Amino acid sequence: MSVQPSTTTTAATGDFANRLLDWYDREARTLPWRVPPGSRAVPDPYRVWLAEIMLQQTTVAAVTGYFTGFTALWPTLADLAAADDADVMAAWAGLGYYARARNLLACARAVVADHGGHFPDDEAGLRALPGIGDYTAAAVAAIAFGRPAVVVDANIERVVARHRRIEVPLPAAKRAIRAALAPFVPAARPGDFAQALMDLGARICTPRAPDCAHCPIADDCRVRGTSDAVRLPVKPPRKAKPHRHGVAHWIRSDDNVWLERRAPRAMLGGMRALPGSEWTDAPPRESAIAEVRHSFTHFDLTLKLVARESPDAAAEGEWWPIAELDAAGLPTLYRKLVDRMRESDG
DNA sequence: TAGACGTGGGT
DNA sequence: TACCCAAGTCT
Repeated sequence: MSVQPSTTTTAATGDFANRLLDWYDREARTLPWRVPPGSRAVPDPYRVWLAEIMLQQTTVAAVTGYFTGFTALWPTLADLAAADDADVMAAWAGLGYYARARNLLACARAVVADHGGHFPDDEAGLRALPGIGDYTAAAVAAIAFGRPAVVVDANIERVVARHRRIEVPLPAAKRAIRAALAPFVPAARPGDFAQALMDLGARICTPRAPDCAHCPIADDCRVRGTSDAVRLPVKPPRKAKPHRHGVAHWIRSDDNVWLERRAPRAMLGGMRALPGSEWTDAPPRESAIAEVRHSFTHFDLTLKLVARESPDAAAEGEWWPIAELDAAGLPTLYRKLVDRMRESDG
């Protein structure tokens, strides 16, 4: 036996990956976009990519129905690339972070135009596409193409920060987390390894109540069963959210209501919406026929609905049947207002 | 680099 | 209730 550190490191890292993969073989979640461990099926890069974009900052429960809907409407990358913007934005409505949907289309079209309709099969090529950052490039490279990429999402940050007891606060800790994880990535099953860590973070090494008793990598975990497990990773303090106010216009003609499309780079950009004022710090004086409160990531909003006779002369938009507003693809903020109107109108 | 960017569910 | 959290990316 060699006495070189690399030899012992290899044994230890191999054992770590094997314990994790054995657990994953038994406990993997069944998900619509996932090829089960042990399956002979080959992952479809389109489905892997689509799921990864949808899952950014979004729960599995929220994504599942949207993933099913998108793959039914657009079964292949070419189908999505050829879709109308309005249809894709409407199908995304309610999922949030709408820049993802705009970039989704831009990415699909770039792959068709610049890559012959096939995703690049390495991190660098993927990373250059719209909406694909460090995480998604690594995840698609590992899961769809079997590349030994170091995949680090919020689950994996938590698992590794605890397992190695990394005290550096996020996001600075990311570098140390990557460095700690890199030696453990197995060449044979890098995609399953990444998904195993994510499942572990979602089911065992959870933020508030880690279940160390059932953790497959607890043996060499530096915080196993201690209060440090709940304390880590260290996160920066949160800032207070401001409160803003706005007015939306309810412009009705017979059984239709006037909708406009929001500017591409604005909040809720590219989405159909009720027209209205800019959102400001001061509440409006107009008298409202309805009102909703909505909480965004970085501010809270009170939006008043005010009746108007007709759209602005220069406004571009469309009359939409009120009975069919569910199909308009409104962001949740506006869907709340619309629902309020339907309750009161009967 | 820090702030912008949605939404729903859990505690 | 209020806050935290979720398979991040872009500028």
